[in-house]
Amino acid sequence: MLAQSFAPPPRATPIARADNLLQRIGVRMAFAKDEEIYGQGEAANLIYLVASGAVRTSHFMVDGRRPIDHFYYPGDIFGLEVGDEHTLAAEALSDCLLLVATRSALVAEGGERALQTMLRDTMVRDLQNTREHLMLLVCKTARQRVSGFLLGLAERSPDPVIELAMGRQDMADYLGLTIETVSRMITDLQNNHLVEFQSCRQFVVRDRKALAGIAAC
Amino acid sequence: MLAQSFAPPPRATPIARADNLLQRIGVRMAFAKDEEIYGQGEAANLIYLVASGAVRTSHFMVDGRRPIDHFYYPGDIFGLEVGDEHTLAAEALSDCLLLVATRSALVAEGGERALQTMLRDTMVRDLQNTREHLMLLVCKTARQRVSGFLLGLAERSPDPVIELAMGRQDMADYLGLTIETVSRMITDLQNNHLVEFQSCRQFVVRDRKALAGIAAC
DNA sequence: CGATTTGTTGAGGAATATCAAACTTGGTGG
DNA sequence: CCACCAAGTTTGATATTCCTCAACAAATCG
Repeated sequence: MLAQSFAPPPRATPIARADNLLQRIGVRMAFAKDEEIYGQGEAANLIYLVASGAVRTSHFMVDGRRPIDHFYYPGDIFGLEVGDEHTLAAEALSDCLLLVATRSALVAEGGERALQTMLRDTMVRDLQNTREHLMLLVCKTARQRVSGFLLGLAERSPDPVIELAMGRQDMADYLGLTIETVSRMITDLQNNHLVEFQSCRQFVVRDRKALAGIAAC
Repeated sequence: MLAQSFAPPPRATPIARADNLLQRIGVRMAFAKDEEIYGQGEAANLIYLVASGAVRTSHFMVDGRRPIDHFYYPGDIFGLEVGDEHTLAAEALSDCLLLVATRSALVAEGGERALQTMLRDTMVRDLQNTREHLMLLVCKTARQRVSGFLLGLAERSPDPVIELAMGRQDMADYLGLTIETVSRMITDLQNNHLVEFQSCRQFVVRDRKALAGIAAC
């Protein structure tokens, strides 16, 4: 069963990912839900590939808030930093299985060039993600943010029934909203028959067009 | 007089910038206020160094809004994209003078290596900027955003009297606020004697500590 | 099954946007 | 130098959105 998780990721990303290497030489590591994978300020030696489950990266702030930078799903690579320190913390969103390798192992196996390429691709993707995230926050209402978020999940899911990897609090932290507002928007979208939640972690898109219409910036 | 503009930038950035090369081989180009330097979707062949004046990069959106991604000041390099197309537009914030070079010219003069380094450093800086900007938008109030913005300018200015390179609308677009709100916050900060505006484009920080206290996330 | 966490709903309030008007500033020409 | 004009900025009144606090419901876990 677990072996299946190591198969190519179910979603396509525009950027070529040199993750075959990681697939080959990575060491399996399991993390329990909410377990810390690495902390803010820790040395950044390892490279991670999500095999199963999901991961969030976030900033911890003095006032207790914890804005989420990004969610990583199976097939995604994370943990590569430009400096030698992690600027964000990473935690398991759910129980998850990661493939882990050290930078030196990657160099030993694939050469300096492979590492550079991987680093570059990861950084490019991070920049794109962050810019997209920024746009979402600058110029969207709560309804637009939630719609866009759900639509994004739907687009990368092969299955019509979509599993939410995260709870309302994580969504709220990512979208820059409170859990109450997220909840209200979801209820609202349901009342208008744009989406339908089977349970609070499972939903189906009912009217993709209308949803996209709302989400558009 | 102009020659002075080509001197090292007045502000320090944490990232080493391979801009000597650009200083040497760059071609001077002047742009008038609000002139487009490049547009969204255009081919990204050129690398720009701000010699004097300032530049904004922004997304143009269907509804007429134009969230600003970043402001570039003398000494800053911009225009390097990871793909071969500009994802943002760049415009002159004020009359400005740029040093411009093609990628191929940089390779010819400094080698592939130099270009790679420059590209990497620029991307790293962009990523940091974007993350910072993101944090500003996720978790700050209008007062905090404006305070942080003014403080940021103050920190990189050698002069106690700080020139605002942009008008209220540009500030608002960058901070994710309306011009009215920006204006009100500035008035408010003045009433509390944290800053003092000589004119609407010139200010002095009166109580740096208090300003930093407000700006802190 | 009870206990605990997580999610939903409601009422009220705070922050920011919107719309409209007045005021400043900077430039231009008399 | 001053009057005038246009653009940019500030201020005020009102509307809207989202947050806060509180109660309740549902799901999860031992």
